[in-house]
Amino acid sequence: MARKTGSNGEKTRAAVEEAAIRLIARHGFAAVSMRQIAREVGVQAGALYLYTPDKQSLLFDIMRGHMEHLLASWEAVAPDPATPAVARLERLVRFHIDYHIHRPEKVFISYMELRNLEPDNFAEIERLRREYEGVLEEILRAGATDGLFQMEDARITTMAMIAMLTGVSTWYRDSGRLQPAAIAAHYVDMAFRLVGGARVAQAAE
Amino acid sequence: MARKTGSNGEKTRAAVEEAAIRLIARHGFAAVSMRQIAREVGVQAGALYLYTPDKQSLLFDIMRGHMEHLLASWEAVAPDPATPAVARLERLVRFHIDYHIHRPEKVFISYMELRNLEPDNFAEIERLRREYEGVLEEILRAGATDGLFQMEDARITTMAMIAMLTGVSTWYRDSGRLQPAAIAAHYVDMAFRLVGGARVAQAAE
DNA sequence: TTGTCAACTGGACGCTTGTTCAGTTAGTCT
DNA sequence: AGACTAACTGAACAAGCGTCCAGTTGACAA
Repeated sequence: MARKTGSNGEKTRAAVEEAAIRLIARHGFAAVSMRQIAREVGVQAGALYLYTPDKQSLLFDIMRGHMEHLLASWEAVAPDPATPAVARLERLVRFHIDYHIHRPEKVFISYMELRNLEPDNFAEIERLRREYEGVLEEILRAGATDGLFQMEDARITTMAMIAMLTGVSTWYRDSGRLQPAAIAAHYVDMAFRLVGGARVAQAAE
Repeated sequence: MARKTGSNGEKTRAAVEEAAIRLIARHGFAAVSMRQIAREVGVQAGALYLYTPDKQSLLFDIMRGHMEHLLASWEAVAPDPATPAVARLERLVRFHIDYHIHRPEKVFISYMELRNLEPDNFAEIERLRREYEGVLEEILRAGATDGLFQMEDARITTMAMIAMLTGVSTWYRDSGRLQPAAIAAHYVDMAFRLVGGARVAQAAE
């Protein structure tokens, strides 16, 4: 046997990425072999090298893709910078919760597998991560400057809030007690508590 | 060569655990080999099996030890259950931050390597983790019942607070801007904000 | 219908993996 | 001094690893 009937490069490429994401999220990058990924796709291990130069790139591409898509998605819904910090924070929190709830595997990988990245790749992902943290920190500082928020330390509040928000992906289950919208509402409430800011009256979701 | 001069079982046992913790925290369980650990200890790979039945037990013992020590340490400093929830929460937050700042590697391992545990071992660690979460949740619910705290959802607030507090170990560095005591104070402040509770006047640390 | 190329196989490469074990040496007890 | 045991070596085991590549087959254009 060689080429399969009805085979198509783009389909296989997508299948490889999906299989890699699922397996790495479940077992961890180092614990997953190229042969396992290939078996999941329904192909021999050698065929994977038509789509990735090596195993490391497979991981890096997943993580970079995730971070870049996260940032681009935020850009697409981010309010004008002139918007009051209160509204911008609410938007960011809703965006973050929604995004993380719907991509648990990629989120998981992107912060569990950092140490399996080679130095250059690690630096790139860290840069993207810091860029995203910067978005939140800028909003918090702007709100503090305008007297909308009262925080003791903007940097620590940023780190605490990121950890709090991202944590949703560790416990959220589709079959759980609460719907995503309700969860987002709770996190918005908690985010405003953290910054000591009053939420302006707004249409409930 | 065989037995080394001045060799001693208990010393080697401790060295094996330390090396395992350091290496697993740095590279991940699956990425670390028994030979690497042995090299770090200054011994051949076979010698490790005098101290652990297999690689899996090495990981499980580290994680179980960590969780049991965490719970025991809390028991040792936990206030009487009759104490008002405000004081109990402050004590728990200070304890948690202090504990996590001083054991970054074990903390890291204990929630990064869950998926590398075999099912039975995983269940045991999960049980201990839930027991610890239960400590916080009980305090929050007690505070809500007594009208000291105002939360929309005690369960979500518990998860959010755990994530927020544990996150300290991802960014804390000994050489950082803030001292552990100052960091703990900030987290205490943020914890009280999250539960909507006023902190009673108390001696600053 | 033939030729070209994309898609894939199957087997091989040298290495590393976790684990076992017979043998060897250092410390300790009598 | 001799016996015993704790501590460890060094080599071996089968299995699996990431990666490569010559060869084979299906799809499609000329």
